[in-house]
Amino acid sequence: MKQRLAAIGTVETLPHRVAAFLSREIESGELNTGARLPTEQELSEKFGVSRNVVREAIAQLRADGMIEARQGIGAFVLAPEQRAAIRIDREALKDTHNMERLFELRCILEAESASLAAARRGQEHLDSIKAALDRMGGEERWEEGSIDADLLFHREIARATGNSYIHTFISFVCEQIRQSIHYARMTNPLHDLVEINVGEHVRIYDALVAGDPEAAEAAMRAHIIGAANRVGVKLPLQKTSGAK
Amino acid sequence: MKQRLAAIGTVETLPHRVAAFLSREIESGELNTGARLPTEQELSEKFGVSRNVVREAIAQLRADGMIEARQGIGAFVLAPEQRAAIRIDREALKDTHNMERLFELRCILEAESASLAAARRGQEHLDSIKAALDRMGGEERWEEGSIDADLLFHREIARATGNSYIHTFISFVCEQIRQSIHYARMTNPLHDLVEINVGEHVRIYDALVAGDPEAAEAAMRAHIIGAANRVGVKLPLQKTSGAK
DNA sequence: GTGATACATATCATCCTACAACTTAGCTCG
DNA sequence: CGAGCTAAGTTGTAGGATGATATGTATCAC
Repeated sequence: MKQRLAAIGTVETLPHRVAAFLSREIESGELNTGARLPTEQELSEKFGVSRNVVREAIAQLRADGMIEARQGIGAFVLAPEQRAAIRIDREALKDTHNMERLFELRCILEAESASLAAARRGQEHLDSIKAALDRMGGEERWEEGSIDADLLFHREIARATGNSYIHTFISFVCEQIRQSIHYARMTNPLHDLVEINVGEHVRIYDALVAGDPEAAEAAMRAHIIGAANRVGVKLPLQKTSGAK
Repeated sequence: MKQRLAAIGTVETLPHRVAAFLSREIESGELNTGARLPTEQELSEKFGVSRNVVREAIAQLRADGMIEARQGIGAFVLAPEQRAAIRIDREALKDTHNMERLFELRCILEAESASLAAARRGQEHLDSIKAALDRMGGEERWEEGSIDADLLFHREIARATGNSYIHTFISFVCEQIRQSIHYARMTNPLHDLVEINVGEHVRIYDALVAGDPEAAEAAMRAHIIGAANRVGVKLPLQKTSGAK
């Protein structure tokens, strides 16, 4: 299980809390684009923390391109388009509606990923994907290890596209979903559902081996819709691209 | 033009430089997953800056999920899958190969975005999209204003999907591309190219009005491939989904 | 009265020191 | 030999001091 528990149990540090507060205030629109933040001193008084803590919080927001600090003047909220990073609010994912949307995005990325991978994969890629598949099926029940293998399977497919950005984006989205589900304890499906899940993966793998992009895309689409259903998320009807 | 120049001309602050250095050391693999970073004091001596500056740098990396700091022990490099944010290295985009890949990702996202938007758009969405289109065509030459309108056009389409994550991801990718191109001064295409560009947008808009997902997707795909070509990036052949 | 210069103020940037909280390893003592 | 304690190392937080930069104000020359 490695050190993952340590990561989950991370204490909320003061700068993190301050950053989260400001970030939410910006997202919610209480601080509009162009608005000036309170001075560091005011913030440190307001939150009852040292100016050092406030600065660390602001450093985070600045790195994300949410605000811009100008010496001698103050800090200002930047336009949403200027963000230098994508970040997903874990809280928001507790709303099933949002989880649904995230699954939809994942479906888009992974469907095309499977399609491209089918066209571009080499033997080494197939080997890595197969290895993940075996690890997944090797487990008796659906546990931490199986989930790791599951995600690895999807990441390896993304890697087979030869496009590192696709890999990065898919890894990110999958991980967000995984952690949210883990947190909500939606996991641990019944045994027969596990077999269905593995079966769906096998179908994707077969299409990759055959080098058939359309089949791979269809199989991936079906799998993700199925995976969403299994954790209680009903995906809206996608394009009927599978049906002729 | 607003305040954008200020954002571009942002000075490189010390914490930013330290963070960039450490970040690069992690990406390059010099600091592997699980490795322990030097202590804050060692870092502050190494870079010749105060411990405060080092802490701000570490705060950024921590917020991104690149490292995990544990009181009393030290800071450790986390696995790439655990990243809490997506960030794109602007430097890497100077390599045409990477730009190509980013365009490919954009194509995937936007094609599906157009398809979904065609199926789900309301009148208000069409109005916003049309407004952006008019602003784009209104300009004589292809300047800052036209580019803004261009991006807005794509963002509004993404908004019409009703999926905020799709909107976020597309906005982000487009902005990264825009800024890289702006930086490389690849812009300012010839006049006839401008007309081609606007024409492509009109075709997308018409498909959205008609509520035809397949046509919208095809038009968007053609447009992005064209846009890439116009800045000197040749996209690899995508799926031939348009051609039956 | 008007314009330019110098000054005072506000704010962020950086540095410094000190202490608290936490972890580990080693040592003491029963 | 083992349990508990101590000491050292590291990150977390606090608070103040100084430098750099932008802005507004007052002063002074004309």
